[in-house]
Amino acid sequence: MVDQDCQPGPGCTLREFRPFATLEAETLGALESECRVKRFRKGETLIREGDALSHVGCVRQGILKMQKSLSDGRQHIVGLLVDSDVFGQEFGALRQFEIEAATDAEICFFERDLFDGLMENSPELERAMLMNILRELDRARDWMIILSCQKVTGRLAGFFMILLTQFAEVDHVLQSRDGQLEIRIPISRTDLAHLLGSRTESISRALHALEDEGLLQILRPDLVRILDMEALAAEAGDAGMAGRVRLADIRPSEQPRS
Amino acid sequence: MVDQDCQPGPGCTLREFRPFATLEAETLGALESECRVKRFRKGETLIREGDALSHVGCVRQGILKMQKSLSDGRQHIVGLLVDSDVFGQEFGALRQFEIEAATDAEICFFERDLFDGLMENSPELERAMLMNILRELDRARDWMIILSCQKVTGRLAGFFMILLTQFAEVDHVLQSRDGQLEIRIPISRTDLAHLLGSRTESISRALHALEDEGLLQILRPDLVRILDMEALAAEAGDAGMAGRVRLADIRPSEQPRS
DNA sequence: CGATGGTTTGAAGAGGCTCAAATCAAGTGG
DNA sequence: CCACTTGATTTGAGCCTCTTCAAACCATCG
Repeated sequence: MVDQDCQPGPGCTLREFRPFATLEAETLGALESECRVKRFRKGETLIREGDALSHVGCVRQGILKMQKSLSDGRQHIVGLLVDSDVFGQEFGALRQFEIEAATDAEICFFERDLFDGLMENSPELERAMLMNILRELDRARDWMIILSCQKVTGRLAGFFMILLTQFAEVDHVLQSRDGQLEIRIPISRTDLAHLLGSRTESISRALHALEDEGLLQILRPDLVRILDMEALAAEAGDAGMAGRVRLADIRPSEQPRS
Repeated sequence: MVDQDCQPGPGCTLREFRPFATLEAETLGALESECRVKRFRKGETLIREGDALSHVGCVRQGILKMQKSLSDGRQHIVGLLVDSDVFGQEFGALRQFEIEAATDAEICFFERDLFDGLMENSPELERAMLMNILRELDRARDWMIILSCQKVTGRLAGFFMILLTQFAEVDHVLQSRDGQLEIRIPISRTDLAHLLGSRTESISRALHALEDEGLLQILRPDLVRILDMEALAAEAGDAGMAGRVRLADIRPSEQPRS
């Protein structure tokens, strides 16, 4: 998957990415000079289940999905990787997942050996990786909680609440327009179904049910406007998520509605 | 929760617990001399959501549940803590959960300040904590995967597969008798329902459905004999779990059937 | 023996899955 | 520019499962 056609990274300034922001210059320089940027189109597979992990990756742009294929053909998504997330550095590496691009994506790769070597000598890098893992653990539990809703509308509402609380800086997922919040649903209905443990048809019906109840408005299949955040949080079972939405972090829409 | 009535640990030999097995003598000694053992009865709360984490805990015996209470009164269990699991050392500590004893349990506590101080000076301890977190992440994803089954029988089968693959050393959950595998279900139906995103009634029905299909035999409400592991794995969606069951690790039953 | 907490069973209804078909948007090639 | 293909989303109808509410059952403990 990750091979010769990676470009040495001329535009690969790592400083702006959260995990690398606090690194000392020496380690940062070594990483920057050795990184390879590669682009993937939506649907392309980055890492197959069971592949040897020869590289460590960092998401520069786009959204990746970590998924598991079950023996009966079902697939389940166990997590999304977004801006600044690092993957492939699974130390003990017990479980393995397939990693696939959910949207067009731009990834920065490092040779695993190089990366491990740098980590040996840089407590900052090691600490950054620890933080990365903790963030993943937190997210995994968030997914678990929304999966605990038995109604699909609740799970979908929970998905939106997660986007609202954690995806403020990601791509153009969140935008505010006329003071109202809009969400660009960044993944397909199929992926959403795999993520929420349901079917595309049920997802579609649930979305329209939320619209009928007046919690949101469907502007396009992949774009919704939030009308009643409180009710949305309540539908999801809340757990104190509504309060964590930071409107200030969300940039006003730049693009015309089209 | 954790206060004066903790006993200094005369029987607190930490070496036998996985996370501490590789520690250098100095750190181990410091931990052993400062640890406090406390017992909890089934249902007691160890840490309330939002409590300040003044102590780090390590499970010596029993099973704890990490749970989240939702605004509509529902509860959901996001993980179980068993033998040798460490909790309360949530570095960045973003999300908080309530921790409650699912069975009678024996916990070993350390002052948080002491623990953090030791970790500063002991890369081995830090590494052990990293491994602890990776294990938790792995488990969280396992739970996610079994939650993705839409039928309760599938989720229950998945729960059994997790017990079979990961709980070999825990308490007396797994036993072999006459060459056949028996599982002591270590948590109540209510907890099982909270864990699998269902209701106690559905859990009960699903268990009996598995018996009717001949996959297992219910010996007591909390004790089942596995009759067809292949079929059980298939029911759970497999994902290669059946192969990971290590019969060799499971001790023969010592106690009479009663 | 009567209380109590956990488990099981029963019946009715809501909700989600399945399969099938309609709709829609975006490309492609003539 | 239009017809046609392609892929994704939506809608519809019937069936199956799970939830809900209620009651029965069962073991344990005063």
